[in-house]
Amino acid sequence: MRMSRYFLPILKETPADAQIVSHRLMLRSGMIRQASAGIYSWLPLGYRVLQRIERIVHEEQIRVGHNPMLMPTLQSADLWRESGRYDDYGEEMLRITDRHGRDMLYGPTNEELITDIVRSSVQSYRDLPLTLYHVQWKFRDEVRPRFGVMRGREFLMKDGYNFDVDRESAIHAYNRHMVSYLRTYERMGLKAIPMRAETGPIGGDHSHEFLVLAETGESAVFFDSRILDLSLGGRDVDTDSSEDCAAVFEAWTAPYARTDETHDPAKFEAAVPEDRRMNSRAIEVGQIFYFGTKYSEPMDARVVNEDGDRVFVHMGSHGIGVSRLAGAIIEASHDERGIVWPESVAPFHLGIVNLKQGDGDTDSASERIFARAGAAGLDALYDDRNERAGPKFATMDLIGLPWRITVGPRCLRAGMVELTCRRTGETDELEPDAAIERVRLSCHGP
RNA sequence: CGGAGUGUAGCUCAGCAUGGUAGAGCACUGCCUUCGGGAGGCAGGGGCCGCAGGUUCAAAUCCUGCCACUCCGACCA
Repeated sequence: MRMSRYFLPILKETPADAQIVSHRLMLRSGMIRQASAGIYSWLPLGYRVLQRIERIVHEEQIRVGHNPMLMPTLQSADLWRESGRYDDYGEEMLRITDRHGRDMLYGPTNEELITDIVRSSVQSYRDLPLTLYHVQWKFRDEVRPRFGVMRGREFLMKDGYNFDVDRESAIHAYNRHMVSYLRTYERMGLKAIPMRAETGPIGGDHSHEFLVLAETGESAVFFDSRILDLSLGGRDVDTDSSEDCAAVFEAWTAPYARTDETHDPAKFEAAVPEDRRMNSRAIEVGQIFYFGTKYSEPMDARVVNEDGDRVFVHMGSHGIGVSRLAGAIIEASHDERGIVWPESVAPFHLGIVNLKQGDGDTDSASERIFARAGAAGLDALYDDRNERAGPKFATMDLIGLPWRITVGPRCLRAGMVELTCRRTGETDELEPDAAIERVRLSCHGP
């Protein structure tokens, strides 16, 4: 993409309304624009990030055998009356009446809709276990939206639902989700800690939230520092094996880790030596639930089991805040100059800065690098504006692309360009093809 | 939902106490100089001063109502 043709409305000054760093940087870098309280437009740069996050979420869901689909944003109130939540959910649910006077709602979640789909299509335990999910916009009419996309009213969420014949199978689904979520967050460069959670309006008796440590987080968290040492890394977990998933669950839930909602100071002190007791703020980026037959009973979702009995299906639901993750990643990865994107979610892999736009040599060298980068499978943002060096560097730093290739007359005389790593600031002089190859290796591997 | 604020150019803000031709910086347009970390000069363009009433010869400014947005708290898969 050529910057001269890209819509990148960056701001030099910080908008007055933005309180936290991710909100400020998303506005300044032209990723988002507020449409109304808690509702945002995603501008081209932000949309790229959102799509890359969403794609990782999909890949990790599909990897463990879950079925992608898409449910509507608007739902009929009837299903919610059936489950009893139409009255229970409260003011957070945006209720709408259509032209025929029918009660509708903008979905805050999809347990009812998915249960309705499954109960009419699945009659036998032979069709289970089954996990369906989608990534769709949700609306929750928060009393007080704030912090940009971190607590918006309209937000993009991946929500998934598992259906199992009994509790044992559903617990496997629960543990499998924990494995899958841990890997999802790790791919985004985040250290997300599972913490025992309250179940809230979703209900159920078994739930963990995933929290990313950040000063500006809305939750207070208490944990054993040992949990920070855990990492899936390249470990190959067989997610079809309930033993393998349970082992991961055990490993990640053994160290004490709770939010202020479930924190038990006495237990904390008894279980964790003082030098490992940590407390911090954190951002919730996902949650998993097992809630048994909470929805299948009122909605009469049953299957015939091996013994020929009609039994209520056991269910769980699982969510990842896709749009919130864009903010959370920035909270976890930025410096005084701007965003520092992890390669996996960066809007472009690299930026190309032509320091002397209009000069035949730097223009042709920059164009050639831009073309080569594309051929190497890299998304590059080529700053071909007729600007001075200062604004060009400042823009690249602000939008936080992992790599920058600087093409200037000084180095070019020796046939070299500069390759700069956004995270470390390290700069090397290399031949153009070598610079591209290094970026390609870093982003795509050998 | 309680409490506190703010709405003036695309952005950040001044002007409002004491009513009298709507301002600055950045951004934008043109020309010139500059050219490896947010340059400088000159000349321009851009506003229903959130909306609606009221007071007044005269309202961005005073009064009333409404709307929007923000902050603190409560709330929050």
